[in-house]
Amino acid sequence: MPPILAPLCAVFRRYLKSCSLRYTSERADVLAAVMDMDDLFDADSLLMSMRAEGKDVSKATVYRTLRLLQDAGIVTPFMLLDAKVTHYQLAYGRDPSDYMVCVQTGELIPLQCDEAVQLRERLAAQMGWTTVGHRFVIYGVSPAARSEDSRSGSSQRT
Amino acid sequence: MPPILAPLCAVFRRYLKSCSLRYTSERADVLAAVMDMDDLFDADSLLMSMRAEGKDVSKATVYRTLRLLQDAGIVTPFMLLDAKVTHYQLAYGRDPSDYMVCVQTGELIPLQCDEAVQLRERLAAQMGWTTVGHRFVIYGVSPAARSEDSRSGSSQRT
DNA sequence: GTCGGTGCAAATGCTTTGCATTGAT
DNA sequence: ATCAATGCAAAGCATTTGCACCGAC
Repeated sequence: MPPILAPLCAVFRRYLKSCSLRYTSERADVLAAVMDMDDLFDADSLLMSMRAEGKDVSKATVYRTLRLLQDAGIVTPFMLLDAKVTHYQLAYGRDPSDYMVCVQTGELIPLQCDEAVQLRERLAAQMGWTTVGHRFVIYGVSPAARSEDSRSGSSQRT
Repeated sequence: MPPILAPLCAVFRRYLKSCSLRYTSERADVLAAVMDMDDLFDADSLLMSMRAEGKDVSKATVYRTLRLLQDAGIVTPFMLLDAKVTHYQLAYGRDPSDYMVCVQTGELIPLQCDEAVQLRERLAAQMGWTTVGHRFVIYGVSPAARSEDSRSGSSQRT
């Protein structure tokens, strides 16, 4: 049920074709770079990693392609606490999609959580939906943050 | 275990005091307005609803207070597909925190999902965390979007 | 040959900040 | 009284867009 790391490239081409859009080398490069990113990334880090590989494209193209990938259901935006930029992640084909975030420190712990997948499939099926992914984020206070907290009553920010 | 719609105002005051910050009428107004918003909202709609109530504050204060509320764990940002602005929601004390989003149409369906709460509590306890909330978002394709899709092979936006 | 894509640079618009004034403690 | 908050207007800055040239189909 959890979709395999499918030929994303094929998925993308099919999507583009369905919209009569073109599959260009720039778009291929962006997709390849996305697949090489581990977990979360943003437009800027993506571009930097592309440049490191000698695949330079314009910032505008990165944004434009990222949007297409999002429309194609290949990546999804991910809300990071306090982030000023949009973060993305592969929509499926790779774990995790589940996180525990400390609201005090911003600490982010990836979770491996089959139950979330099961839950999502069950709920979706129940309503006749097809799923492409999910996100399960638990907000809380980590033990570390709590003890730190009792020591000094103050807050902090990156 | 799921935190009650506690005296959020008291929570806020306590938080402010702990940082030696002041509890002003503007901040009180913003908090009140936040509690009156149903579900998701953004800075701008919050301000407009405040103005409708005759509680005018500057945009800067809205943003500043929203950040404090976030630091205090009272609201959390919420990532909406394709949103250009930050959306917020009460971090706890009110349902739902679970959604199903159509990646084709943007359709957003709130879910009532106890299992998600149970799952979150179980996972958190397991790691010694205290939770303040969670977010469970299922990305998928709604039946409506799918049929629309097969009719016209095109994509759409907002 | 078409029509969409790309890069560049300029524009957009949410969000943040500096500063002088006002107000909570 | 003190020290932080507010409002205003001026940045900041990620993201989007217009346009002229290039390239996939």
